[in-house]
This record gives sequence, structure tokens and C-alpha cells, in this order.
Amino acid sequence: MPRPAAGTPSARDKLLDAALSVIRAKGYSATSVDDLCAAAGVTKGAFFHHFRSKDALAVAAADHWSELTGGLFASASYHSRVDPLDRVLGYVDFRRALIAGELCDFTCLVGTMVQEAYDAHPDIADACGRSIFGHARTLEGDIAEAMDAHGLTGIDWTAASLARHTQAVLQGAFILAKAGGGPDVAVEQVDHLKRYITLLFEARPREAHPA
Amino acid sequence: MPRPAAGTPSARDKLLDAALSVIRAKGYSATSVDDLCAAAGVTKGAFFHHFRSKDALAVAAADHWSELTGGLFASASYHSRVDPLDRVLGYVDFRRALIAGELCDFTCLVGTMVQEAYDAHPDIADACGRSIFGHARTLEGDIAEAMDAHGLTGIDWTAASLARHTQAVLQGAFILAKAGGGPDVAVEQVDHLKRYITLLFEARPREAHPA
DNA sequence: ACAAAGATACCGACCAGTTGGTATGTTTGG
DNA sequence: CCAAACATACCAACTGGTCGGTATCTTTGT
Repeated sequence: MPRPAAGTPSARDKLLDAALSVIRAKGYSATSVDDLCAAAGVTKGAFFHHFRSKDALAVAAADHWSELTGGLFASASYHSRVDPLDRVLGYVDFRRALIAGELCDFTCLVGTMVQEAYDAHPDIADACGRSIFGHARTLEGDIAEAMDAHGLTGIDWTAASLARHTQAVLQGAFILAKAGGGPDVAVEQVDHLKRYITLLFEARPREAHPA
Repeated sequence: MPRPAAGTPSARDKLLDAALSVIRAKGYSATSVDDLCAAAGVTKGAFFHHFRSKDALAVAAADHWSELTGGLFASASYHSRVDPLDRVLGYVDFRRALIAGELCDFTCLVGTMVQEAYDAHPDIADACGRSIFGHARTLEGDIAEAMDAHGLTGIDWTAASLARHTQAVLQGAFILAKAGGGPDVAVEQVDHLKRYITLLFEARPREAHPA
């Protein structure tokens, strides 16, 4: 795949970027190929040159989203904190700070897409699943370290499960925001999540399991 | 509005029932009027006799959903428990038990619809918001009573906010299930929710606020 | 009691616009 | 010169929605 020219983004890149905002605002099914082309400033010929179908674009957009968000969180500053629980809570604070402005700017592309695609478009659903659960997996390490540091043993939840829960709360927060609550309701959910994690790690080993 | 005949459901009722399952499986935008008519076994003429537009059907379906779920939860047995916290946790258990079988059978219609409709279809979004936040409001009373019974004062969260949080976790659970986790991941989220509520109400008044 | 009058429920052909997708160009970088 | 990158023109299928018509119920004047 040869670079077309340095500096000028290819039609493919422009389409992927356009997909992020347009699909988040209109949803996947309601977004037409023409919508995407118009937003990207390219023609339909370019679209089908780079993507076999609309579905293929959605899969590529989900992967693009994974890379974009992956980079964003990887370069965030909370990773440098020494205490693992601080890093986990730092992640939550970071997510909280991202919730501002227009709904389509802070909501999740793959969460939106998978709602529509889970049944009729398995490859899109797979790409969305990879994005969500892949991102959750990046939190497992810090959570596991924090569990270790706080001596949490004989517990009925796992680091992986709590990592997934953070994503569930965030996805639910976006839905409540879209249902009319706006950013405030979403922030409220993140606050509950932070409170939950804090409570989980407040050492209460006196009620430890027998034997 | 006169009854057409006892026993035989009207085209309107058949369309509303069909909308619940079809839209939950395909999403709102991907569901065509013909899809609805075929599923309901009625013609397009009947559709537009009862509903001004596809959007109007969606609003009616959201309201129908509110009534249906409202009745389901109102008649559940956990309401008879004497301890208010038991009633709250009973609600959570009840929601947990509902998560089984096919995704389109236990996921939420209005949560699905509002994702697609929040921007382009304000009246649909309003109807979804009414359903979600209206349902959340039915939990506030028991939560408030439980807070009172456990002497939770000077707390930085409210009964209304925790009620909304239960809905956020459930909506997020559905998304994770759709993203490939299946019912198990959704149940896992409800378990976290129950753990959170339990932790919140485990009396810890020694750390009470000053004065 | 009963028929005329009117409302309601439903049907199915039809319409203009849009959909995802294709076939065939033209441009451009190496 | 050639293949990749992009543009233009076009298509069959489908979209939400309309419209004239019919069958069945409810009301009402007598």
C-alpha cells in the first residue's frame, strides 16, 4: 500500500475519520454511504475502492477507533503513579474528564454500533467486541496489582471482571446521557463507579473467609 | 376508542408487539415499515392508519414498553419484603434472573432505540428518556427508606442518583452482552451492582462527617 | 325496530426519493 | 507505461409514505 503523498490524507483516512463522528451522531444504519462520502469530501468511487462494502467500512472504523483510543489512554499521565490503585482511580478520573461538550464527541463509537449490529452484522459486532474487551484488558494489570497490594484474597470478583464493569458503567452512562440526562448524568455514573472501586479496596480483611 | 372485538388483537396492538421484538433485534433504523407489517401480519395501510409515521410508531412502542415493564416490576414479589434494603436488593436479583436466553429477549428496547434516535429523532429520545428515568424513579422510594433505616446521612450520593446508576449498569451490561460476552457478562455486571449497593449500606457511621 | 349516515379499521397498488453497489472512465505518482 | 487512487454515471432494490377503495361497526332519526 504505497503512500499517496506526504501530508495529504488519503480518501481512506478521511472516510475513517468521518465515520467516527457521523456514525456516533446518526447511528450505523441511518448513516448512508453518501453521508460518509459527503462528510469526508470524497466520492462514492473512492469509498468502494477502499472498502468492499459499508460493513467493511464499519469494521475498519471500529479498528481505527481501537487504535485511536488505545493511543489516547496509553499516553495518559496516570500511568506514572506508583500506587496501582491510584492508577486505576486515575483512569476513572481521566474518563470522567473526557465527558464534556456534545454527546457525539464523548460517546463511544463501538458501543453505539454494536447495539445495531450485534444480530445482523456479526463481523461488525466482533470488531466492537474486540475494541471494548481489548480496552478492558488494559486495565486488568493495574487492578490485579492493586488487589495484591491491598491483600485482597478469597474475594468473589476478579480483576478482569472489575475491568469489564468499568466499561459497562461507562457504556450505560452514555445511554443515560443520550436519553436526556446530558453529560451530568454520565459524570454521576462515573462517580458511582469510583465510589464502588474505592469501597472494594477499603481493606476489610477482618471479615475474611474461614480457614 | 371502541373495542373492535373481544379476543382479536387490533392491528395496532399487533404492530406494537411486533415492534418490541423486531426493533430489539434489528435496531430502529434498520427496521423497515414493511418489516414491522410482515412481523405483525398486517398491511402497510393498517400501519399508517394507526400511526402517522414510523417515528410515531417508535414513540408508541416506547410508551408501550414502559407500561409492559411497569406492570412486570409492579407485580414482582420483592415488594412485599419488610426491610427496604431487601426490596432494593430484591429488585436487583429480579433483574438478574431476567437475563437469560436470547439477547433480543432480555435487552432493553428503549436503551437500544435511544442510541440511534437521540440526535435525529428528539420525540423518540424523549419517550425513551421517560421510560428509563421513569422506571428509575420507581426505585427511589425504597432506596430512600433504606438510607433512612441505615442512618445514612451526610452522604455524597442521593437515592435518585443510585436509582439511575442501577439503570446505567443494566444498560451497559446489555451492551457488553451484545459485544460478544453473552448473558454471562451481563449477569456479572448485575453482581457488581449488587455488591456496590451492599457496600454502600454496610454501616460505616464511624467515619461520619464533623459536627 | 330499522335503515340511512357516518365513523373506524383495514387493504394493497402505487409513488418519488434513497439505498448500497457496480461499471467505466480519468488522473497521478513512480 | 502501468497500476493504484480517485471520479462520474448509472442501476435494481428498497425506503417511508399516499391514496382510493371496502368491510364492519356505532349512532341516530323516525
